[in-house]
Formats: sequence, C-alpha cells, structure tokens
Amino acid sequence: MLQIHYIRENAEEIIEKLKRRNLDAREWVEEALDLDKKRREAQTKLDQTLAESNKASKEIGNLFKSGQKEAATALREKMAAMKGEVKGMQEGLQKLQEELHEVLTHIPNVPNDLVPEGKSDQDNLEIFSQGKVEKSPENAMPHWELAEKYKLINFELGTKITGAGFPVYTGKGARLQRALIQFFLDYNTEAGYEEIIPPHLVNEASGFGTGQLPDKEGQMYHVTGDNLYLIPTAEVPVTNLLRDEILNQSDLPIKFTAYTPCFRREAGSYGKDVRGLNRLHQFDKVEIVQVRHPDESYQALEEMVEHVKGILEALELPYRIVRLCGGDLGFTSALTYDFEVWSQAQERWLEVSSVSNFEAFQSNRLKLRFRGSEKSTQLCHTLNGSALALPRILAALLENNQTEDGILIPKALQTYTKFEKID
RNA sequence: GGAGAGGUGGCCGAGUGGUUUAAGGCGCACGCCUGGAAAGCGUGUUUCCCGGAGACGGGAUCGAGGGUUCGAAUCCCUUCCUCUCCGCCA
Repeated sequence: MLQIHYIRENAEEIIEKLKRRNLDAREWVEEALDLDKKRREAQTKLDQTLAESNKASKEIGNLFKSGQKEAATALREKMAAMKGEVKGMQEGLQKLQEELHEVLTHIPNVPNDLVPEGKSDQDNLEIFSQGKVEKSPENAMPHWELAEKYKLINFELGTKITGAGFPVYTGKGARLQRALIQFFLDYNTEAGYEEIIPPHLVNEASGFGTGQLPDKEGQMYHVTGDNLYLIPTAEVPVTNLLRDEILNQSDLPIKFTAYTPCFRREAGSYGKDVRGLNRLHQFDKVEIVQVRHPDESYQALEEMVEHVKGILEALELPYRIVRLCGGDLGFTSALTYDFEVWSQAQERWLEVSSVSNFEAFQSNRLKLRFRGSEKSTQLCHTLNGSALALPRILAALLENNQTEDGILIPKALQTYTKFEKID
C-alpha cells in the first residue's frame, strides 16, 4: 500500500510510472486524492466540534460541583442535542477513511525505473546467464519419469491420500529433499541470516500485511473453521514477525531465513506446465527476508541476487537471471529478479527464485517502522527472495545430471545426502 | 473444550463515572550542580491523525470493536489474547 502523503506529493509521477505495469491508475489516484481531501476536511471539522464538546463536558462537571444545577442542566441538554451531530460526523469520517483505504489497497507498488516495459514473462529482460544451455541427449528422460524409475517421488500415492499436486517423496528422493533444505539453510545462515521456524498457518492480519489479502484470497488454502490461512510462502509469517514494530535504526539490517512448506491452490492450472514437479499445491522452499533502511534497500537487493547466484553455482546448474517487466511484476514489488534454471529434458527455463524489493509498500501495511536520528518514525523497506524453492531445483538436478549409470549428485550436496549417485 | 482471574505508557504499577491534564516508581534524554562522575534537583519522554514554515495548538488512543452517558481506563455487550485449575493429548 502506498502512503497517502507520498501520493499527495507525487501523483503525476506515480501515474506515469504505473503505466509501466500497463495500468492507467489515473482514476484511482485522483479518487484517492479526492477522498483524502474530504477526509482531512472532515477530520478538522470533527476535531473542532469534539474540542468544544470536551470543554462543555468539563464545564458541566464544574457547574454541578459548585452547585449551579440549573446552568448545568441547561448545558447538558444543549450537549445532548449536539450528540447526534457528532455521531454523524464520526460516521462520515470513518466512511471516508474506509473508502480511501479501499482505493489505496488496489493501487500496486510503483515500479523502479529499471523495470523494463512489457506485457508478459516473454518480455522479461535477461541480465545474466551462466552454464551451458544444452539440448538433451536422445534418450534423456524428464524428471517425472526419472522420479518413477528410481522411486524418488510417488505422485499417485499423493493423489490417493490428498489430491493432485501433493507428491510423496520416498527413499533417496526424500533424503535429497532434506539435503537441499539443510544445504540452503546452512548457506543462508553462514551469510548472516537468522534461522526462523515460523507457524505454517497465519491469521487474516498477517495475510493483509504482506499483500496476499484481500485480493489474492483465492490462491491460499483457507481453514474456515478457525479463519486461518495456510502459508503460500514463508515470506508471510516471517515478514509479519515485525508487524506493528518500531525498531531502532541500530536494529537494521534484519535478515531472516526460514524453511517452510508452501501451500498454493493454483486454481486453473493445467497441461505440461504443471506436469511432475513444475507446479504443486504443496512444495518446500527456503526463504530469505531482509528489513532495511530505505537508503540501503537496493544495495540489499543486489546483495541478495549475488547470494542466490552463489547457491546455484554451488549446485552446478545452468541458470539465468531476468529482470521482470512491468506486466510480470508482482503487485507489491518495485523491482524483481527471477532466477531460472535450464531443464535439459524439458528444454525450458524453470523459475526457482524470485528476489524482490518491496520498498515501503509492505511495511506501510505492516506498520513496520524504525526510529533514526529524526524525531518521527519512518517506514522500513522489506525485501525477500527464495533461496531456494525445491521442486524445480530437484527437477533440474535429476534431468541435467542423468547418466546411464544413474543420477549424479553435485559435490556441495554430497555432505548432506551421504550418497554420490542415485541408481 | 469447561470453570475462574486478568489485559493500563519503553518497563513495573495505582486507578470502580467528572481537578486523571492516566498517580507513583524504574528506565531513557536534556539541563543545573561537579575538576569529572555518582547522588541530588529540574524539564522532557506512547503512537496516529488534523492545522501550522516552525514554536505550538487541537483530536483520537488504557488488548480490539460496538453500546450507555453531557462526560468512560472505570458501567454494559461482542471478540481476541494471557494466567490458574480441570478435561483431552504429541
């Protein structure tokens, strides 16, 4: 959510920059400004009336105390008549505030100047690539066939006990999952991220704080009996750890990492894009989250990009980094880099990480502030990234490392798997 | 899940309808005092909104949301959370 005083001062610039999202925000911005103006007028009027009423109430108390009953009664009757007026003003103000909040909730974050123009993921800008993008050998298998051959993942069993998109990992497949999680967490904590194990269900306020609610409600599993949501990413519980906090500037930067399963309904998905591990309802992911001083958030974003690069290099996977274009940029993000690994057998890029700077967009919803040298509080900047999401990494590892004798495990993982090959 | 007790500022803690303008204490900041410090004394110290260049003024805020009243931390209703006991249980 953008701050209203930011919109007040930069309306035209915001409208212009939101065009990068292929969005004409003029109507919303102008409505927000109009509601804001009305709200301030209503606030001023109400405050004046309340000031009078407070004064009169005190007067009544004093009059009764000094025995001037008639004067007190008269004034009391006068104030009783004013009551309806005050209530009307309060309701009017509240309505304006709600309407303003509603409009603000629908305006996405302002893209950074680096965000390229474009409509879809086709228009994302490749800024870096490493490793050989090769065609697969003749007899190469896609990961779902490899998973079956070596009994690593059982999709049918998942379907039996839950439904499609809930795989069961077995044997070395399960062990490899655990190895990846452990490897990622170690890599992240060594870089200074504090490890967190958060709850896997969150309340409505948390869903709002990071921007999943109200708009993306349909993408989360909702436990209606207790009005809780299964987390779609660790970003939600971990970032919300700091909701409603006022930090000292010296507390920054804050860096968290967390492994959690992630639950996504992914309604309407179908076809080869969702085959095997490509898109699941439950998957594992290790997330990194940073809370930063506004002046440092872009430096932090670069730092996180370098960090994720390091992981992919350790896994010896060919990958590229793309800068998301306006049409593909998430609602809450100002700038996002996606990491994609090359899947040989499928001959396509698979997204394995998304690293974003949300600037103050989330922290305004979260009321996550810090106090620096200035008297007033200031919103922090929040960032997060996957480091990393497991399923597609697993898919690429299986497909790219398949040999006639089995699947080779990269060195970095062997400490964790305790085996060098799946055969 | 059942019964009871409670939720007050950065922290502790008083406050059962009107000098509460939330006592008092601790902490913190600044000043005085001092060679310097401690002690002592004084001043300030929630957050958000409105007005103002600012000084400052006004409003809201005692878990949250409603209600009663001229006036609510205080009374009523709803809800969330914490603690104690019981029940269930890894």
